[in-house]
Amino acid sequence: MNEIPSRYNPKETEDRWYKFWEENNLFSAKPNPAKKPFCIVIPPPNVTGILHMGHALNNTIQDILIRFHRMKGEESLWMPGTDHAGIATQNVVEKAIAKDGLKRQDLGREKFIEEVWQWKEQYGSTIIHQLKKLGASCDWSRTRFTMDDEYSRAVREVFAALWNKKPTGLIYQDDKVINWCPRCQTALSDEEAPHHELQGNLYYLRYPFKGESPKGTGPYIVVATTRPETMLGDTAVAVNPKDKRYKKFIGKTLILPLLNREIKIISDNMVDMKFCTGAVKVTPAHDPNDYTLAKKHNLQFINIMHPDGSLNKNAGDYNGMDRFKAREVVLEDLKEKGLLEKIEPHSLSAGHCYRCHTIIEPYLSRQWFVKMKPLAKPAIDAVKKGRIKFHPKRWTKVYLNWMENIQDWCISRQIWWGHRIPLWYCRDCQKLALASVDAPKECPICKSTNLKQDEDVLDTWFSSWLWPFATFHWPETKGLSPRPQGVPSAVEGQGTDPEEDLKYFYPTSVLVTAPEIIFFWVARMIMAGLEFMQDIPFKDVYIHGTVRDIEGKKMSKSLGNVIDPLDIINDYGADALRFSLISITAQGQDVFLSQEKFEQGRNFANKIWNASRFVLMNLEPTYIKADLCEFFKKEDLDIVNRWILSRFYSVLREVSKELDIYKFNEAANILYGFFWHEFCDWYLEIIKPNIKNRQNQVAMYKVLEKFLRALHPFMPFVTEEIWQRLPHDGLSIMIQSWPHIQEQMIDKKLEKQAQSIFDVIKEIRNLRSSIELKPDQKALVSIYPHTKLKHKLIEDNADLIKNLTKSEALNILDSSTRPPAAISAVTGDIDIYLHFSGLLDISKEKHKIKEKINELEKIKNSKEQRIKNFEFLKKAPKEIVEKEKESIEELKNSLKRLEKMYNELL
RNA sequence: GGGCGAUUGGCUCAGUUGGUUAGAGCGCCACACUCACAUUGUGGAGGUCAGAGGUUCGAAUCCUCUAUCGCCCACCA
Repeated sequence: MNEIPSRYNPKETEDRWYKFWEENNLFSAKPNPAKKPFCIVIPPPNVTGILHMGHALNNTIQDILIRFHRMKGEESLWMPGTDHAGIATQNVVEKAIAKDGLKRQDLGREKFIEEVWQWKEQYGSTIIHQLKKLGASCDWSRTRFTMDDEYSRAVREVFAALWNKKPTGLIYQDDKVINWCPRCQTALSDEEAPHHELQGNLYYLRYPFKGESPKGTGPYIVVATTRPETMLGDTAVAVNPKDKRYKKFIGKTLILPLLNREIKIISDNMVDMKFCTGAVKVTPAHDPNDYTLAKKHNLQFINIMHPDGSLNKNAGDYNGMDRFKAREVVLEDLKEKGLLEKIEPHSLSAGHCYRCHTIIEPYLSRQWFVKMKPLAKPAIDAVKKGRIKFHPKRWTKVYLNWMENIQDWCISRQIWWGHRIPLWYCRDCQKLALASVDAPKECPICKSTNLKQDEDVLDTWFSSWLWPFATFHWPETKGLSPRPQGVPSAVEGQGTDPEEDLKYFYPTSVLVTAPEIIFFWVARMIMAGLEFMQDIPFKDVYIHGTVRDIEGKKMSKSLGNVIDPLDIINDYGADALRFSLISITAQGQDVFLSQEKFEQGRNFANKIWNASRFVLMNLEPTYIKADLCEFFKKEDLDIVNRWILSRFYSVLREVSKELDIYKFNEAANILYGFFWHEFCDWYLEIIKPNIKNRQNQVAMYKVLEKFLRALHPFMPFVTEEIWQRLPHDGLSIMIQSWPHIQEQMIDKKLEKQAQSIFDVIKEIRNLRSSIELKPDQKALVSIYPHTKLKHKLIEDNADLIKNLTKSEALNILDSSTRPPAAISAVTGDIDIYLHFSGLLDISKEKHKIKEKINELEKIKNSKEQRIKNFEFLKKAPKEIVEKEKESIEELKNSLKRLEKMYNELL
């Protein structure tokens, strides 16, 4: 066994085992009536995606769940795929062709989309490869893409279903002030335009009355704005009707500076009298509030901007100027005319494009919307009734709050890459917009074939929200829309029956995602599932934290604080990455990362490696062929073996429990502590001298083999590598069963007894260290156990104690007679003496004992206080009171002995 | 303006439904490398659990308030 290197090298193993698993189809799942299904659909990463720490955490959690349930004997499917990510992908490809000096308009729609597909073919599976490096056990044979033909069909199906929904369709077109990204030149939903604080100014502008001096001298009204360039689109000034300052001006006319447009002063309760001057400029086409106001008051809507954010001809002389340039110039011009009263610093929050971070422009345009209220209702109920549970549950409130205040969803995007809106218009009768899954041949009214499809595409999330069922070949499986004759099923030849798949795996078991995705995706999937499948899409939602850098900042390329998971895999291994990430991720808390944190995972992998190496070097395979139970009854095992088995099964029970309630860090840390500090530090060290002993062989092998299985979901590679080297039955550790919890092996009393032996050893070591005994110096130890039971325990394990304390002799005393020339300590009901031949510093020794006495005295006193309290005795549970009493007795006993020791030292 | 989270040894964090003397990793100090592992072992130092009040026999844990930091949502120009 000398060929096993003393350092674990993940590079040598990881890719090899991953390939092995794939080649043996170990990730694939099929409906199996004999088994319980377990299914997770992956949050499909963008095709443009590159694995970052957020992905690493997200997918590690999913992989742990999948591997755990797979081992538990459930038919476990992890459905993978990627998202076409409309805007993001279009941006990437636009950048790529820009290198050749091309714009997408130069290519035309069709050619450009072809270009994107080509890009997708070439680079789109990068992230899939990276997920494989991480060890993700997805059923890759099922990999879906949200633009697959079949998936696209599902999207059209859903659009048509919403369009045709009785009594009134849920899709409508309207002119609204929406979030417009001038860089991406498309509308965005509210969720896609998150607000961020900006340091800006409040500009106070003077609007003169009609017929008065146009200079800033005459009577005027002062309005405040953070976006002064929008004044070019003003069509009114509004005041509160109750506002005494302005009451008399209501209905009067002002002259809009720079453009000299006449605008009226109107009144509305919406205006806050207390804010700024109490008079507000109204820009109906560039502010959602003003839009509402304008509708109510029948004002003119003047759009002053081109789609790229530059001003248009409605802005007069400012035509063609970028919006921010125009801001400067407008201010200058106003200033020059004496119409800029003052500037105040003001922090404001503005929407930002979630793809390119450009400040969005509220922009009046005609878009398609989905009425959300009817969809939200059942989705609210499903969560309120507990059919879907959030973990941690605090997210329930966030979800419900959003759902209960849901706004209609703007689903049209003015880009090319995506699902084109399946609406056709008749150019001839112009009467009709027709929603259809397949392109209609003719107008159902006038029979014209001169039809035209809507130019816009759908929001990417309009396809994502179907993910939990569209990945299972819906709607084909629902028979909603029979496949046209002659069109082969996309799923033929795959060997599974799609209808069975959907029935078997839907609803899926759990969805694992990050908090920022709750509105985008989780909420909408719940709505879509209930609407189109008449059932929830998943039962549990696990929301993990956000990965941040050590300063708490979100990791992002622009901040340059990114730790690349692939670098970590390269330097430390995927197991190390996975383990470290998980062990520091408390349920739902944000994760603060630094490079060093991965050392823990690497060290643990190495520890497992070396412990296993040691086991392998000492294993007699002939001993471990038969099962433990056949050879040994529990009673036949010595205390150490019974202890390690009891501990292992206790740990296994805890780990299973923690995994069931999504406490991954707890589970990981329990396994870590057990292996390192119990199995290695104590167990292996104890059996070392008698390692060839048959029961040691069996127990050591069994515990290691089962431990590897329990650890496998967390660290799949190193566990596989070692398991394969151990004597084993079966192809791979990943399809072994999760170890059965042998409850009969768990014995807490015995664990306590073993612990008292370890305590004795620790005390002896402590005494050794206190007199600076060199490691190779043998010591003489005397022990006085105060009970018969302990006496026997020490007697039975004398060799063990001697070995682990480098003692050459161990006297077990029958009375508490202090041996000459010794230092002493007390642990539980055992006195310990270490013989010492050198010059003993008695005062130091006395001081040490005194300190111990003081410490115990303090605890004893506080406990006695408690026990004297009548209320405590009356109200506390009996077993707590008993425990306290016992504990006091023990403390008293220890104190008595310590005092005796103290007094004996002269 | 609402909502949520955090505040525990030098650092980063655990701590389930309130119940013995509050844990871990890293760091630190001392000692130890032919004997599985220095990516190691043994021993050690270090905390009045942010502050104040309350509930309770009993609070890091439950309640109220305060402070600091962070996140999310919201149409305050």
